[in-house]
Amino acid sequence: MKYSKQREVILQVVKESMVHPTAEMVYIEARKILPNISLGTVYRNLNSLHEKGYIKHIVMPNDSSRYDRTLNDHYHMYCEGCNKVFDISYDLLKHIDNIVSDETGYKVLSHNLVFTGLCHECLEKEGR
Amino acid sequence: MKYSKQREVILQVVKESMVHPTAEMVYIEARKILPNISLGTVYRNLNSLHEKGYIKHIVMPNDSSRYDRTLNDHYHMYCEGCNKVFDISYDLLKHIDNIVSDETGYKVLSHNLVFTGLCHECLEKEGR
DNA sequence: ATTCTTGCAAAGAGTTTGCATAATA
DNA sequence: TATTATGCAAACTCTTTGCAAGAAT
Repeated sequence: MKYSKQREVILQVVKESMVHPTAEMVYIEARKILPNISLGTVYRNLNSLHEKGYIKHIVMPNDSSRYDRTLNDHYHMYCEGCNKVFDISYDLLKHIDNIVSDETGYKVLSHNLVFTGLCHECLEKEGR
Repeated sequence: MKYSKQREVILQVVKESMVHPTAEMVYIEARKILPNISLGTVYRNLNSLHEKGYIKHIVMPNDSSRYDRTLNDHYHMYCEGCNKVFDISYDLLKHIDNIVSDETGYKVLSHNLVFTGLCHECLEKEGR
């Protein structure tokens, strides 16, 4: 992997973002630093940064993928109201890949768990 | 919801399929019975059958959605080798929506959990 | 008669890719 | 110099949607 300024900026944007950004959001932020960067480059680098383990990739049901700066185990809740993504910590699932591997004989490489619901703010808005 | 022959056939196809079919697979099967059915109709009805609780919808990371005839709680493993989907039973997660709701204050409505890995057959093929 | 559903084709969203050029090693 | 990355635009996949015609209540 050769160095590129674009990749550096993309990584920086993800690492500094608190909102589990989509590729589009990363693109918008990255353009503030490198105005000529292209969306294709953002996707390419988000993919390779994920492959190399620098960031996480969260696949959302019915919405664009999110990218996560936090590498340790945790999960996410997607708010149907505002489309924001929130962290969920749930230690119970720590070794679930190995447990499932052992019990089933499949080789489990990863899992993707996303909760869908309503966040505090959206619950308020709809009056509980 | 008004009756339609198309919806009946689509439900029947999902209920008789063992492979967690994609919309495309349902379409191919349905056309054997109703040769003029359209893919749009298949999508529309899979969505409404899911909304009404007749079938489940499984969102896959990096592949088309699958539709599941089995309504009770269980999970899925997606094989990277052959793209097949397998059932995983894992009782630990039975009340996870409520647990997460109680612990976080979010209203959790559903969750989507998919494991990715290699099935028995594909493990054989690649020699372990 | 009214409402829902269909088939068709077009559009939509999200993401990937081919290619010539540019940057890195 | 050889390899990898970029910007751009086009292409691709999956899914949804507008519309006029047809079917169900």
